Amino acid sequence: MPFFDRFWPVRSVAVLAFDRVIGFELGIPCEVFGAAGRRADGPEISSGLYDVRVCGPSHRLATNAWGDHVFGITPPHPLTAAEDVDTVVVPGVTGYQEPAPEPILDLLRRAHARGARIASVCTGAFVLAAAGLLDGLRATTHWAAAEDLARSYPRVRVDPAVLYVDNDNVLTSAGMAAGLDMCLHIVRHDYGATVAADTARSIVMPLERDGGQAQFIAHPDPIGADTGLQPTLLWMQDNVARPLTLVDIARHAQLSVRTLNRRFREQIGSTPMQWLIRQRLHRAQQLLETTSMSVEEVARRSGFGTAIALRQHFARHIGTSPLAYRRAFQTPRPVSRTSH
DNA sequence: TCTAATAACCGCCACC
DNA sequence: CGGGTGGCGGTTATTA
Repeated sequence: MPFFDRFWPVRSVAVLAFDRVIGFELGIPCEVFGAAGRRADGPEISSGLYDVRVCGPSHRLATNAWGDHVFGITPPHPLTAAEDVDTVVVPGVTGYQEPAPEPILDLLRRAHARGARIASVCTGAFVLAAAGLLDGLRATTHWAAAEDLARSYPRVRVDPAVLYVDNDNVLTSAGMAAGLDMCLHIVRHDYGATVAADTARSIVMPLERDGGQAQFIAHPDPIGADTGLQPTLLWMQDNVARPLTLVDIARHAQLSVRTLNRRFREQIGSTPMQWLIRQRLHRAQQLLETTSMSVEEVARRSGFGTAIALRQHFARHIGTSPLAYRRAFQTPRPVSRTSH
């Protein structure tokens, strides 16, 4: 994996289009990857960090999530244009019980075999599963389809509570808008937290809606169901640098520790400390990219306390070391962001 | 890398 | 009753 490339080469993404593709989800990777590295407020439109190609046979029918044919699409690239890309994205399809076209499955298998990253949105996970790419892996899909996925593909560990699952080279995301979160996550992996934050701002998205679709499953009537954790989450984000304990958080939320844990599980799909560690990692990434602080100092300011703890969590969640991360993302400016 | 101490997590269940 | 709460204690994860 070219994770350590210093000069931020343009990466290529193929978005597959076939019949009954959900139009909205087809557009998600086009917009997110299309926005990366570009300045929405600049005098001219610069070129982006991704070369995004919509690939597929011509004259496909796009649907909304309910299967209504909403418009026709003519992909500008044939499927063969996906042969050499770094990343292949499979949007959701309606009527996912029907088998995906064999050429698509074949394309995915070969792309995966040559080391490309494969990502799905929503029911696109069924296509990945049909290609055998999810065997033995954790994966997610739209919560309403999760049971079907688990039943149809017993070898896939389906987690209906999260927004997306990252298995390094195979990613799946939950329904519809969760594709935005996954694509931003990929941008962060490829180009760092700062570029990802710029991208999120550009498309008017929060950088990370933490936690999962659990919050969307459990509360069909949000009026009566006061989630109430939001202020606590914000408070935690503001206080990541402090050594917070469960007792501290529970006190702020005015809940018992037991109920706090329960609410996080139900509404966020995570635990308080796991969520906090995520926030701390984001802070650390930001500091590593935008400052030249020592790792010890970064650790202190991101709430890990010691460089040892920071390195541990970095290795586990980011897959590299703080200094290697900085080497990859700090110094160089994106090649496409030319000043004039 | 190992190890001990500490904290977090979560099933269980009595209790609003 | 039905639904939520929170203390207890054992297991798991994190820290020193």
